[in-house]
Amino acid sequence: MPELPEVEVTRRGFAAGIRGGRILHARVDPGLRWPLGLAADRLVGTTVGGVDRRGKYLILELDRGLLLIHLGMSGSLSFRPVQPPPGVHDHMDLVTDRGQLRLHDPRRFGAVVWAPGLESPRAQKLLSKLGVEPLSDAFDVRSFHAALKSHHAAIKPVLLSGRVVVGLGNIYASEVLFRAGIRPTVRADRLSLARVERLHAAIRTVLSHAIERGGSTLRDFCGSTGEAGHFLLDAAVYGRAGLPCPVCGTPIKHIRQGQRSSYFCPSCQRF
DNA sequence: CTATGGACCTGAATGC
DNA sequence: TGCATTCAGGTCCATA
Repeated sequence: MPELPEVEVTRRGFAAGIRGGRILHARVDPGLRWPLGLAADRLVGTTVGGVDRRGKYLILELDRGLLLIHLGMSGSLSFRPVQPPPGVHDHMDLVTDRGQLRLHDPRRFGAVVWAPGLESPRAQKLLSKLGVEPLSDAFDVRSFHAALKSHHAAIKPVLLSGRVVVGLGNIYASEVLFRAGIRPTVRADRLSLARVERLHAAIRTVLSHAIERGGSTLRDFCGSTGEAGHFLLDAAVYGRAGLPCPVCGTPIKHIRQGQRSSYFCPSCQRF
């Protein structure tokens, strides 16, 4: 599920509600991607501050250290006054006096990691190689263009890697390239400044639009985490192999790049 | 350093 | 119907 928009919408859904909450009980299953890094009991008695996001990581500030939460492929968070008894795939419960935060993640590619601070090795190991935040001022056309120059692989896997710019997953990488009229197979370093400009604009537009849509759909986040896939309602190319391009009607093509599916319109995205 | 392929894990969809 | 295969919105790690 979670690319940047989903993670951001999730963050907005519970950040205000959990702020100031004192942790009364904490449970984290072993068997997520990485171990928590301390006994869950040690979290009891600490207070939750702000909830930030870096790429697809959520960062819960505690008065002692922080929790990095990643949703992996199938993770979702819900925040409610009281949670029902945990099911098999509910791998984390953070019970506070302001509500209960639960991680549901069938595939267990997600993670909950405690670190003493943002600069600690534990946190830096996960965060240090991340590219720029696409919706921040630091994401500008010139430095984006410059950064792409050092990548000789196809643009689609480069976007997906998160090394240049974070937040684009397999769906939005295809969507953004469609909007920019760029073929997913073009080498990143071969893109002209003009094309990088279009790509830059497409990334901002698509991601912020998706957040707005999700925000309105998930107004009642307190109750649930929303329907998987509802962000896809306006996908132009993703998952639409053989179907007509919404702009020109040409059948959408499906290819594989580094074991991942890519979709594009062979007419609108000529090179 | 960059680029590639395998690994992790479950469940839904597809094929015989 | 039953069983095997393929695919899925992520990303770290080993290898070239």
